[in-house]
Order: sequence, then structure tokens, then C-alpha cells
Amino acid sequence: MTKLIDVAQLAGCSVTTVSRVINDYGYISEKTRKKVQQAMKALNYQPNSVARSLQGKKTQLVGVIFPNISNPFFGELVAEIEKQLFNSGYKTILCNAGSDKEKERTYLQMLMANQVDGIIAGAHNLGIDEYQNTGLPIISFDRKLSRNIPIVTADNFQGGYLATKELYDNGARHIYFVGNPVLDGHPTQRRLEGYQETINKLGLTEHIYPVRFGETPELKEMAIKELLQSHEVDGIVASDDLTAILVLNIAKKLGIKVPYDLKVIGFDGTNFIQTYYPELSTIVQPISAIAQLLVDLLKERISNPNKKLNISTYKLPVKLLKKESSNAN
Amino acid sequence: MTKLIDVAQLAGCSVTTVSRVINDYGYISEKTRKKVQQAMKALNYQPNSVARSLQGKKTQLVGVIFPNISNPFFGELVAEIEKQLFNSGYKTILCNAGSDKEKERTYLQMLMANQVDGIIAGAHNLGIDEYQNTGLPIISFDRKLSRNIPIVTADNFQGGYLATKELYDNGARHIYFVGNPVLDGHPTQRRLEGYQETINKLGLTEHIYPVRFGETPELKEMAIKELLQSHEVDGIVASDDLTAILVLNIAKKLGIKVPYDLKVIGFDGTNFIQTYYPELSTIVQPISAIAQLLVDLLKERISNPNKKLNISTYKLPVKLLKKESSNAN
DNA sequence: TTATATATGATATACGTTTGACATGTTTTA
DNA sequence: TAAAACATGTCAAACGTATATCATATATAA
Repeated sequence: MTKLIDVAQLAGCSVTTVSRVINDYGYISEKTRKKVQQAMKALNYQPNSVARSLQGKKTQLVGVIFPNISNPFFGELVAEIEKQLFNSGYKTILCNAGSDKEKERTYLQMLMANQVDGIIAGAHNLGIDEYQNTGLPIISFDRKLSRNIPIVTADNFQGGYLATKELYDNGARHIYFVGNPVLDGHPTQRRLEGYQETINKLGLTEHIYPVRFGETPELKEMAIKELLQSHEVDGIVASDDLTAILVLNIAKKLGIKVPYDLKVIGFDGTNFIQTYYPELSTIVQPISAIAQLLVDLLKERISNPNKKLNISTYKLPVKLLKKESSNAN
Repeated sequence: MTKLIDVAQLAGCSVTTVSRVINDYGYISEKTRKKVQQAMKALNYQPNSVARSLQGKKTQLVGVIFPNISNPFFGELVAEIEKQLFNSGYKTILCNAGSDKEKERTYLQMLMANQVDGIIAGAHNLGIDEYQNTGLPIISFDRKLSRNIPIVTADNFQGGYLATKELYDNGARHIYFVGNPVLDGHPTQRRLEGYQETINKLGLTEHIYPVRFGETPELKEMAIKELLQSHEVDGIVASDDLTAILVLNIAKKLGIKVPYDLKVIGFDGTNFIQTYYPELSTIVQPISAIAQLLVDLLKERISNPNKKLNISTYKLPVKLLKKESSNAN
């Protein structure tokens, strides 16, 4: 490893001078600055970021905790976050926490030990305290952690409304909500609430058909099959696109014509789904805007950790994407 | 931040003793060890990993460089790699390099500056030298970097063979290879070669229809549409599942019956595709085994950096997954 | 010419941890 | 009871960088 002193030697000056060039303080002449920069280039010198961190400098590391990047939604979101962080000079430590409390806890410890500058948290198996105790700047996606941790979220309630309304407008009258059962604080709950309020306003009966998130696709499929075969249903608001796709696949297998006999709408609207499942109507979360905001807020929080928050929840608008699965024309 | 000396104070001993407990060297009595451990727990003490690294200890950080985790294949692979690394006590620095030479170069610099213990490289925009110059243990996925960097790959050639044979066995005689054009060293090239050799052995004519990877889905769609409409084609070996799905979608739109008029087979076979595109035949890469091997080899390389390699390429077997899109029975 | 701004260097201390050298006990063992 | 093993402590140096304090030298401005 080439170090400061090697650069100084090659440039024919002191380490102090090199440090002054690197950190841009004190007096340096243009001539020396050039000479030092050339020496750094010649030696392919990179300041040892470990040593810098120990000096109290920032590590430029950010922990990004999400349940599972194999899920296209989280995959795309994390990819966007990583990109934004990179553009701001940060490196991403990826933490795939799954639904494992212990793993998430271990990650938090690791992140602290590695002196990350901040955390973007999208997995929420742990309670408030354990996040609070890190003493680190944190921004949360989709879940309330505590009063002084800002939340970025899509407008899930509005999404639930838009989805339900879309099916109704296209003629559905027996509309089921299919997906994650009601878990306190889980983002899908607000989607459900949007569905419920809309159903009630329209004078329809609400039907909630729980299909758990963590379950194997096989079990999910069985549940959905049961729903389609044994219930009077002509519209399904799915809690997410993947569930919606299962519904579509099973409907096809059972010979149920979408959208004529059954209208289906999903939630998330990743680029992936839009491209490779072009027939699925869905509620689109603004992934790029979410990522941008998460990163901006974190940067703000890092440079200004003690500032009181005037806004604690940032709700970003969703968009209805009308496609064939909901539209019988 | 609580530090060594705080623990020592609470435990009523010296920092040396605490360090001895942590690093397990020299003489310590069971009693003191307990006391120290209790103190660490009480203070929720985590050794500052930055300071340890500076001491020459490993950082337990690994750089994982891939083109794009939004792609389900890379998403699942990276998720698996992260999991395996975590289980071995390593943290993952995620590097989404895209097809950007500069970004990849910057990442390499960053990783060096952060003293990562090693790199798993799956994006290959850069040449051999720049990887070589890092002086770090590296394992490559799918691409030759240099003599002393081991490669882990699936048996793409065999996959090309299996795919082509499957279509032939089900009656296809005008079989096209659709996907990435031939790029030197690109893993899809070996798939193509498997296709070519099989086609020739079967006495058929080879047809290569390039659809570039980086292109927008719209452009890809146009190209595929042209293929299906203006050529005599009854079988398509796609270079990857996503291309295969585009083909299926377009065929459906054009009223071409799969698998009766057209047989299609993909490549990669992620869990995602298997679950949500159950009708697609494909060649399955053993993602979990690949991840495991990548991590094992890296660990080996980290603990033994100068050992000569006896094997430089690890080729893992692929599996044919027969589904509806290739099978007319 | 003198005062001031500019430019560089030498030196020391700090960041938190590791580890070796050495001292001084207390047990255990032969 | 003396030697060996065990237990702990003090102290200092090291990892690579940042930076403050002096000191010194040159250039520029008043």
C-alpha cells in the first residue's frame, strides 16, 4: 500500500504539504499542488479510508437494510438507492435482513462497528429502541420507527382507493382484497384501508382474503385457487404485483377470462413488471423519487444530526396504470 | 461511542485484559473473562472495526460487483452471495456497476481504499490489469479476468446444447438463437456455441438473431416482432429468460400459438421466473451453488492469498426445466 | 524598509485498538 | 520449598491520516 509518505517523497515535499493538498486547507502554491497531484496519480495513491475514518472523518458508508432484494420491488428500489448514494460519494453496505429479527439486529451491530455514516431502513423486524440506540442518522422506508426518524412512503391509502375505484369503474361489484393479512404498521395495511373505505363509500361489501407474504408460492396458489373456485368474485385488488400475477396465472389455468369474468389490479408497478407483465394493471410507486428522497433526507440528517424535524412523514403520490387486466374495453 | 477503556473501567481491570478477552490470547481466568463479557454486554460494546482494521486486522468487508441487481438473475445471485457472506461473518459492499467502465473503476478504487478483504466480480467492463492491480483476492463470475483469478460459471455450452435439443426433440426444425450478439468472452457466447454445435450436428441451419442486452425493451420488442412476422421460425432458443418472455408476450399478441406453432426456451431459471412464469421452459443455473462456491473460493483465497491455483475454472452443471413453452404434449 | 501575506517543513498529538515487553503477583506442581 | 504455570497490570509502539503549533523562508504590499 502506498501511503502519504510515499507521495511526499516522490513529490519532494513533506507529508504535511500532501495532506494540505488532499484536504485543501492552509496555504499551497499552484506549483506544489500540481506536483503533489501528479505524484498521487503516478503512484495511484488512494488515501486509506480506514485511517481517515479513525481520524473522525466520515466513512462514506451507508447501511441499506431491506427484507429481500430478490423481490423485484426491493431489487429496483435498492438499485436506485445504491445509484443515488454512489452519486453522492457513498458506498452501500447491503443488508438483506429477510424476516429474521436476529439477523437484523446483528446487522445493526455490524453497521455501528463499521462506523457507517447513516442507515436507510426498509426491513422492520425490530422495535424502535434498537434503532434508536444506534445513535446513527436513520431514514425509514414505509414504517414508523420513532418520532425522530423520518419516514418516506408512497401514498398507500390513495393507492388502495385508486385500485378499488378502477375495478368498480370497469364493472366489478364483488371485489376482494387479496394479500397480506392485517399487520399493525405494515405498509399493506394502508392499502387495505384505502380499499375498505372505498368499498364502503360505494355501498359494496368488503371481502378480505388473507394470503401471507412469507408463504411458499405453492400454498399461496392453493389459497387463491380456493378463492376463485368457491366464491363469487369479479374483481381482485392484490396487495402487491406478485400476488396479482399468481391470480392471473391461476385464473388462466382455471379458464377464467380476465378481464371479462375477473378484473385484477396489482400494486408496486416496478419497471420489471411493466415490461414483462404488460397486461397487468397496477398502482405504481415512484421508486426513483422514493430513492432520491431517502438519500437526500439521509444526507441532510448526516450533515445536520440534531436539527429538529418539521416533517416526519413524506408521502409520495402513486399512479394508476391502466392495462388490460382491469379494463374490459 | 463506548470504547475499550470504558469496558475496562466497568469490569475493574485494564484495557489489556479486556483486549485479551476479546482476542483470546495470553492468560485469563474464567472469572475475569466473565466479568469482562458482562461489562461488554452491559455497555453494548462493539469493538470499533475501523480501529481494528488499521491494526492490520481484517475488515470483514467484501466488495460484490455486478452489473445490475434489478435483473432477477443478478438479484437472486447477489442475494444468495450476501447470505453466504453474512453466514461467514462478512459484510457486503454492493457495487451496481451497470455497463459503466468509469463507475466500475471508481468502485475498485473505493474498495481498495476501504480495505475490503476481497472482491466477487460479476461485472466485467474493465480489463484484466485494473483488477490485477488491486492486489486483492478476487473471484470472478462468468468471465476470465486473468490466469490467477478463479472463475465460477455455469456450463453455458451444455445449456445451449440442452435447450436446442429440447426444441428439436419436440419437433422444431427452424430454430433461431435470439439474444445478445457475439461478444468476446461474454458468457452468452458459450450458450450460442452450444446452440451452433447442436444445430450443425442435427443437420439444421443456424440462425442467429441478435437482440442487444442493453437496449430498451421497446426496441427489443420491435426486433422480435420483425423476426416472428417475417421469418420461418418454429423454435427459439433465447439467450436468457427475459428475452424469452418478450418472445412469449409478442407471440401471444400476434396470435402465434406456443408451443404449437412456436417453441420457446429461456436461460437462467431464477426462482422468480419459475414461480411467476411457470409455463416457460428454461435452462436452470444453480444459483445457490454458484454463490456458495464463489464465497468458499474467496474465503480460501483470503486466508491463503499466495497459494497457486490448481483449478482456474469451476464449471457448474445446468438443468433443463421442461415446461409448456417447449412441450406440445 | 517594514509589515504582512503566502508557502513549506518539522514535530507532536490524536483517533481506538492490538500486541509485545516487562513487572509483579498468585497458584499449582513436582 | 523452589520452580513452573497462571493471572493481571503498566507502558509503549504501531497502523495511516489529520491537524494544530511552531518555525522559517520568500514574496508582496504599504
